[in-house]
Amino acid sequence: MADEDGWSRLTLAALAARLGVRQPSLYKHIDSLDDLHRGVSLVARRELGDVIARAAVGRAHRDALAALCLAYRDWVLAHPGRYAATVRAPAADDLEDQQASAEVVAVVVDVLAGFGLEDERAIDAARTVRSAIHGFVVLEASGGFGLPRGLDTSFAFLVDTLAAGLEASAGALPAASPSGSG
Amino acid sequence: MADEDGWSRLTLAALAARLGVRQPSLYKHIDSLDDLHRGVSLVARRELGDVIARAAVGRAHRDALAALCLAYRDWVLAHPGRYAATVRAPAADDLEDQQASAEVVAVVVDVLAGFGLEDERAIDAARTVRSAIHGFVVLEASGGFGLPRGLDTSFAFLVDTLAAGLEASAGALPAASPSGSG
DNA sequence: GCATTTGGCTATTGACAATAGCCAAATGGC
DNA sequence: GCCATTTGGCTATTGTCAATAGCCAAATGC
Repeated sequence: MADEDGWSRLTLAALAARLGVRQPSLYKHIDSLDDLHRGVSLVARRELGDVIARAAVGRAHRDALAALCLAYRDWVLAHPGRYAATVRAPAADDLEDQQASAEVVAVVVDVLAGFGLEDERAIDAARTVRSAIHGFVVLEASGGFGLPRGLDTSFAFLVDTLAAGLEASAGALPAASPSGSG
Repeated sequence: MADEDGWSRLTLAALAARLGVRQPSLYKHIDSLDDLHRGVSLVARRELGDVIARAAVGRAHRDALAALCLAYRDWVLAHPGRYAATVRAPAADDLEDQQASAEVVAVVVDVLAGFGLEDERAIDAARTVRSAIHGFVVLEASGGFGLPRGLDTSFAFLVDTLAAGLEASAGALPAASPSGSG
């Protein structure tokens, strides 16, 4: 329903109507609207984590990064309402939701290990990758880019730029990088 | 008020209370809540555009890009509510808001000219830069990054990665390459 | 000096989340 | 098989908020 009608139109009244039930009856199954939101975001985070993890299986370096990015965007385009649910951060006391969120990050970190980025640099890099993908799909989903023309190409450019930048960052750093790429 | 209390708490009831006025009285000055939102976003877009344009004055290449990125993030951190207002895309028939939005993009495009990126590549690059910055500040503002620790460093990494990636993209491409990728 | 504009007001409606309290059917131990 | 409990509906009601209708007083301006 979030995907079909939009995340913001997922109201208890509308949900009850769709289920053929009166609105207060929903409270026998959920605690509040926030609880419903939380449930959807939890499911969505897990789905997204699975999708990008699977996309990167058997791949490495730029290939893995590209596969992850494309899978991420494809999933968002297919499930805009679910993705909108993942935007709100998990509550501070919600360990289950926090873990689902952390798993998505963990997949990114694993892929970045192939670039020779580790520890603090890996965190910086993971945040960079996440920011870039997230920013793109949010802008795309909200119509923030003027014309929808050429978005596939632009996203491919973003992925290439990201990969090239990460290789440069990984190579340029002293630390223990054995300057992989030629 | 958006910055102090949060964009979503900018309700007509709360605004009227703050102004010492009854809620319906506001309709003598605005058409609707959406109209109020639109007004705030318009002001915010113009402020942001001015800030990043000024930051890049007298700079070029990576220096200009870095200054733009830092100014962008600083402004968002100082005005979270106003920035939230800019997230919603301008209405299709709202030329004034569209232009304010386009000016922000134009500043980015101008900076990217210094990287040798032009035409379609400049559009791709502008979208990439915008996505990365936007994604980072949105995640930062919403608490999407686990711990707030090291965010300055991570953002600096993002900017460096972006700059390095853009240089590679600009250098690797012979102007009119047909979707070369890599 | 009077007509118009401006900017407030009360009263009311309709959407929505949420709570209280009622009731019937399914469930499960004895 | 009987009865207590649980499950999952329901109506009625409250409070918040956006929005509209219609009223009125003070400021404005020819």
